[in-house]
Amino acid sequence: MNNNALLNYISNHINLTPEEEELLLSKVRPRKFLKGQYVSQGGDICKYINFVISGSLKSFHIDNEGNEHILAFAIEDWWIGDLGSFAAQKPADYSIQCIENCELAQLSYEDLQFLYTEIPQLERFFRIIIQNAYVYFQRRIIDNLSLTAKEKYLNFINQYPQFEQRVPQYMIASYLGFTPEFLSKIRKERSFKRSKS
Amino acid sequence: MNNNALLNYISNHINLTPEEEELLLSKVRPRKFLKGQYVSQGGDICKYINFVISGSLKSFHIDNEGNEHILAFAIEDWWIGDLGSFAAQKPADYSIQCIENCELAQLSYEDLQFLYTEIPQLERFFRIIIQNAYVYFQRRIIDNLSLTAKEKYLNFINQYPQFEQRVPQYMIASYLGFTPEFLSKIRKERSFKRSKS
DNA sequence: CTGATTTCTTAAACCAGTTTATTTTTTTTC
DNA sequence: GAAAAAAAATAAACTGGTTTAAGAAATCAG
Repeated sequence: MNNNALLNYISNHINLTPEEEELLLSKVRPRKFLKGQYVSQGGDICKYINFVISGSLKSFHIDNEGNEHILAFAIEDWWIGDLGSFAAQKPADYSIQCIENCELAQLSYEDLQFLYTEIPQLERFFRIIIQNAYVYFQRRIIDNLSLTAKEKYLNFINQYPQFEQRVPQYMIASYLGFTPEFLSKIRKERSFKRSKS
Repeated sequence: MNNNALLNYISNHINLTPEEEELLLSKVRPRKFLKGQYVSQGGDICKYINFVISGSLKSFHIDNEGNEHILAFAIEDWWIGDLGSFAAQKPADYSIQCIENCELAQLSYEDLQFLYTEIPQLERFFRIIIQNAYVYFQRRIIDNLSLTAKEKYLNFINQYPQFEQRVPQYMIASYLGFTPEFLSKIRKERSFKRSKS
């Protein structure tokens, strides 16, 4: 378990002193999860925000009919958590589950509040990464409104080629907002066109 | 034009000294726009982030077929801008246009960078409001994935009753991701049911 | 290696929401 | 306050994606 991945990532956005880095690391909880394990459950308060050192995960919501809708994926160097639940310390709308075995670096709510006061630059750091995530989710809303299912899929595998291998098709369909059956149709059509050219 | 609306709003999240408040106000550019006017245009760099003192606005994207998709509305005490364009100072994906006559408090990119260094607490302030916006957009993605058009509409007018009066139906349809014709159908059905009970 | 489970594919019937076109109502402008 | 323009309603034909159901392929546990 290599926490330097976290420090490395942070150093892309702000510069911490060695003492600050040490303080931060002293609060980070490294933790391993197996494929299929839940990192946090909808309904419970999301106690940790997670930085992914290795592995892949999904956050998802279960609707009234019991259908699962994937909100986000995460792989190495991404963050994942139910930020609404974490920030307000209220029950989560989303669950987080490992798609592969994972190593995570966890930060608890209390520790992060403490760190915000001790290392004010972390406010800047999280302001920037949340800002990036926000811009990305805006883009997703627009894509959902303006693209066909096929365009969404081609966009996705173009933008995140790693995921096609590491994440089952039916999860990609859920993330993109259509059925696995329809994705299968898209893929068939696509492989047919590809084999002709 | 009352800039205290902005200070008031900020004071809900952080406490500034009178000197800090004065410095902040010295950088704020109050500005009036007429209904229909563009505050910023897709393709241009979004130079200002806007706090709404009065009026209402929309941000929207024009897709390849020339269709408009509304990303967000804003009214009094909300912020609006193309944050992706603003933060990276690159051409905007979205345009911002007034639905009603508006009074805005504008902050330029340069001034905000300056203010971040002079008033570090502003990092915290924007971290929190962007975090709230992020959580809200996550919810919108889930609602888009899991609700029917009718549920989206009922949700919307329930959550934002003000908008039903101030914003044309066809814009609400665009925001929710279906056609105005279908919204009309939903509304007819709804008024029929209401008149019977 | 093998049986069990999970994931992916196929295909036909179906439906939620779109498209197109016309009319009515409301708002704006002069 | 009349004419023009913008917004909303109606309705019928249509389509992109869903549903249901069954079989094939891949992965997993012992």
